[in-house]
Amino acid sequence: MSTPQFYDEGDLVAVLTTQPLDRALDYKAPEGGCHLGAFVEVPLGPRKVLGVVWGPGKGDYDRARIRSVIRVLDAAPMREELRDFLRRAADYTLTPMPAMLRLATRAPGLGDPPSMRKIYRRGTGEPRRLTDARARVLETLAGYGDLSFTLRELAEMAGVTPSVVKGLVEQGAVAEEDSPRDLPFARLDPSLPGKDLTPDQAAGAAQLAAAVGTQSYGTTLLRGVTGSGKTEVYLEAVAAALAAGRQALVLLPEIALTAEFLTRVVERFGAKPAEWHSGATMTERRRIWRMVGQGQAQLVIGARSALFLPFQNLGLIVVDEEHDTSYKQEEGVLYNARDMAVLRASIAGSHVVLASATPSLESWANAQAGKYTRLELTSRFGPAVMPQMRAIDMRTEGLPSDAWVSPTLKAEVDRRLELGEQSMLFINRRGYAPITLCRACGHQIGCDHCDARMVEHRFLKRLVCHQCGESKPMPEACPSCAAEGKLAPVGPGVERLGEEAARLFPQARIATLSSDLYGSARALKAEIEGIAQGAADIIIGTQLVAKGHNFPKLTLVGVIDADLGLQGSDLRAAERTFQLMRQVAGRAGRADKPGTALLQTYQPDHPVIRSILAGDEEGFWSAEAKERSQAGVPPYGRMAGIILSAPDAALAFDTGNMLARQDGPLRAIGAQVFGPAPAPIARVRGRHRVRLLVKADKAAPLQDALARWIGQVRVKGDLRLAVDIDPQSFY
DNA sequence: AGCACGCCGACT
DNA sequence: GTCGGCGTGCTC
Repeated sequence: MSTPQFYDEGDLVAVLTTQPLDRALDYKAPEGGCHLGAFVEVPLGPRKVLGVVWGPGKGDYDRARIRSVIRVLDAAPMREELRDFLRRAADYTLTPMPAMLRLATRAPGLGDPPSMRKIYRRGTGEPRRLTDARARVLETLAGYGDLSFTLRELAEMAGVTPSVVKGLVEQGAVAEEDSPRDLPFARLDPSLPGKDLTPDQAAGAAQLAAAVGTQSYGTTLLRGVTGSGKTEVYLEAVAAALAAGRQALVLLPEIALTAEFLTRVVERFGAKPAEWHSGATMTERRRIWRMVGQGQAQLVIGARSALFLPFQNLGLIVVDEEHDTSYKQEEGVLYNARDMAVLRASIAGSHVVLASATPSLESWANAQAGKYTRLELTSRFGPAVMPQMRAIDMRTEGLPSDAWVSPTLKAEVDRRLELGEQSMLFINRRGYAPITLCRACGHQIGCDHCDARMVEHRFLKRLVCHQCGESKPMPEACPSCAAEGKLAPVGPGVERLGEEAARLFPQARIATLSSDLYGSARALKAEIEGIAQGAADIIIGTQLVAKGHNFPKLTLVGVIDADLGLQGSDLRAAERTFQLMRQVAGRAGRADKPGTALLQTYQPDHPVIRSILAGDEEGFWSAEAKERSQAGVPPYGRMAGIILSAPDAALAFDTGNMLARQDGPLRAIGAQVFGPAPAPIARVRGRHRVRLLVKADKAAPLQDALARWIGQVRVKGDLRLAVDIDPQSFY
């Protein structure tokens, strides 16, 4: 028996609300009935709340007390595909359904009627007296054919005050009309000519277009080294989806990238796509949500939460830089957008393109296992080749303890300066120095709210906690022993490296690129553009520069500390170092000059460093896969974290210990529990956090067992419990 | 999430 | 005697 698609007035319907209840509640269908999936407003206690008609009512509640749906909202009903996606994502991440629904309704004013605004175009009449100002308004309008504008736009373009326009309206020379505020997005034209593709790229593009053309689920791992043109290639997959009348979604890890990316989209399709990100205004979010739901936004460029938009006919999801750790949501609903993209696509019958120069081991393993199709772009655009890579053995460089640029690296930078070429010094640490130490008592300044160390930012003249963002002025005296003038920076940060570079290369123009040094993404982008044009001889940068920016004049990259992140118990530490080093090395020599990448390391014989230097990616992945497989960890085993947090550390620990003792449901599936131990971030905003780690076999029904296991403890009061499937941070 | 109900300390 | 603390439970 199939679920009815429509409910008549008075029928019992189950409505899922965004309120944190553990199930859908029964209501009576409103006057005029309602569709399955309809967005509705329902009474809940004294309030009115947003909900979605989820199915037929259960009928297990006192009939007399069942209330009616207040009204059906003016929005297309949520499709079966999205409801199914939310259910399965909830099952996978062990997230309550209302929290899932909140992700899918993150647009303001869903219930409002389509709002209108006044727009202005040329009218049929003529002004009684043609003044200068009036003439300018009419000329402006004539210059744009039959287009219409808002009052402010028109007045601004004509260089007049709005009252001039109003005067023309009264005389009929300008027509005032109502128009819906939520305008459809401009049509994108997939038939416009794309960039010229190399044979390699054209073949890749054709393969992706064919995959999209099947109109069924599949995932392609698109691997392309930096500069291989993978964006141009997957834009052809987007073109194929649009040409077939389907929608496409491109997920990007960082907002900073969208500006550069957007230009390329506009070049390819002739108009701007919808941009969905945290910085979007309320009006814009509302417009995108509605237009996506009406199929009138063909392409959405977005952050991970765009996965939950109400697409009507989703043909393609691209996850660019799929290895990027920011795809893992670490607060609220804990999900990995890369995995959820694959889930949604498999339900919607869309194709997925996972693009990266340095794929995650998960994706690499899925491709090896035949679950994903592998597509390689090897040749670089133009004559440039991958950089030469060499290690600088720091054990023999004899550097003093407060300097970080080795003589060998300095000599190479000097040579580039003579040749008029750019160099980059890379360090993955923001601020001036990672540790501030008191030389009188040995105290290290820590954050008052977390257990992280405070990092000195000399540019801001403050100490900043990179964990919670807390900051305070740089103190004169030690907060522990009150000794004055004894606080000393220890270790290098990007600002300190900039200082050292200024000393070593006094004649060079040096630019330091770190996200803290610029007020806005726009200012940062302008700066990067200037540098790419040659406004600096030496670029000092953090992680930021490793991500997709083009520096055509760059021929040398020096990695200050290639060892960072190699040690430690994080199971992905080696993978991250490998990816980061590859990406940084990929910055050098993009145009017509071959590049060199130099890695300063105290462990030149470490397997990761050796694979990087040898350019042997397959070798690295195979070795790493073997180690993880033997250890039974992801992607060859499953892991989950349980985070217990409370203002009172003892409460969190006691509950953790209780759970660890009652591990019956986990033992039933052969899973092990570790902990409780302080969580990677042991204290956040005054809450103590304790974590249990669960490790299970790949085939074990982990979510089921976890649900039964945590169901044994009552979570109440100040205690909070969060389940983190496939945790990313271990530290 | 809100909001009401309910059962124990310091005030008029 | 009462105001109000926020722990516990309910919302169709």
